[in-house]
Amino acid sequence: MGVKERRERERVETRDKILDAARELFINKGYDGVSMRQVADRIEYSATAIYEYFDDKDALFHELCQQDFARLAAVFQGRSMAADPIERLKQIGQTYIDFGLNYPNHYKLMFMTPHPGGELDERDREIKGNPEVDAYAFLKHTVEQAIGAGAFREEFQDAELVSQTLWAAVHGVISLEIAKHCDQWVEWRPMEKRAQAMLDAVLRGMLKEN
Amino acid sequence: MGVKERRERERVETRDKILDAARELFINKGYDGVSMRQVADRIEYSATAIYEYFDDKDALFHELCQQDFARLAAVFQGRSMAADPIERLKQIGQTYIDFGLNYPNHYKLMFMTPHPGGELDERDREIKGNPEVDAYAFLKHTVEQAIGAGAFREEFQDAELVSQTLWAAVHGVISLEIAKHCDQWVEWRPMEKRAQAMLDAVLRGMLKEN
DNA sequence: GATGTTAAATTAACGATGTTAATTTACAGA
DNA sequence: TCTGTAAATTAACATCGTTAATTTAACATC
Repeated sequence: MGVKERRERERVETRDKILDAARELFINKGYDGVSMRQVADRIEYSATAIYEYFDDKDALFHELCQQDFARLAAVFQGRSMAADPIERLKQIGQTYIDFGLNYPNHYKLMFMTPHPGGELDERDREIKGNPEVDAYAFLKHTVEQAIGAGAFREEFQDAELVSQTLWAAVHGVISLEIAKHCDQWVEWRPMEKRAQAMLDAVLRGMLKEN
Repeated sequence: MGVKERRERERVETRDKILDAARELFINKGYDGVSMRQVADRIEYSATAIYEYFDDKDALFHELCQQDFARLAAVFQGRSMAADPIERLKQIGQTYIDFGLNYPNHYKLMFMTPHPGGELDERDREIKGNPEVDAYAFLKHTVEQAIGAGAFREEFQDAELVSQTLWAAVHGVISLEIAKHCDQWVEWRPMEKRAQAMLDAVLRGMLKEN
């Protein structure tokens, strides 16, 4: 009766091989720079074999994205965070920026590529809102603590709005860097300076003066 | 001898027809959603005819982008701006956000699609830095006035860095909206609130307290 | 008016893409 | 040994960006 189990195990193995090969290619060449045939070549399968495991290229890509979101959450979880919520917000911002710069193609796929954005399935609904596996929830959780400690001005008491603004701020720096950093039109200041200036400005603008 | 002129005129006309058709298609379906054959069909030419006018798909796209940048600059130029530089910065931010929301696909092509980013030609170099036709220069010009008026804190005296930070802030709001607004993962606050919160926060964070 | 020149446009084709359908291979159970 | 089933392959289709060769059409020159 162990045959079914072995088959299932093998299936998962080749599925993972597909995912690993696809990841490395996507990271280096972006979504449109990678073909199903290239992915298949790398694991010495035929291109159509992939369709045994994924509906189409989009589904393969989507699965990788989900894994990457989990990875981002893991990065937050793995880094020791300060006790002071404000300090922790700075750390979160810096960690997020590091992630974007270290994995620009992941980042592009995750946050800069418009998605169809369908309903979330049951596994999604399990993850959503859990700070340990949902990076946005982790941010919001810290914002709630900071608001609870009375750190923010009275206009900024909505944790959801504050989280979305903080997210948008660091996202603006990263995504502009990714999309435009070789653009000769603007004389870009160094990335670290831009990141620091953004974090300083947006946080100070929201916090009560001290 | 008027034959050369008429030929040139006709050439410009069909070139414009190509550009118009390509724009409408690109706006509605994005870069990869449009093929040269579709563009050609729409103006009842063969696909290869386009190559008589543009080197390749990238060049066609690039020309459209340049036109859109000019349009953005014209939007700034057309709107009457307040005398107070700080007030004007708010208006610039709001105008930029309106542009992004009104022309999301233009915006996507201009600011969210990584470009090869080659050298700038002589026409580019003519435009760059002129506030009347270069939107970034217009922003920087206003920032310089605000800094000159002593409105910014001592950490924010670099007009280039301040401009890039302000730009990244509003860009973060818009691009997140475009890429993620149908994402069920986050319970988005209304766009206007997010835009206002960002503008308030980042500006207050840079200005001297009052 | 016939001829040659030139630009503009077309047709045909190449290699590559995502994907589907039909077919083969491998192997477990009877 | 035969059968059924899952996994993988081959062949094919339509479409893509792009190039090369060819035709069309309008002009200039004789």
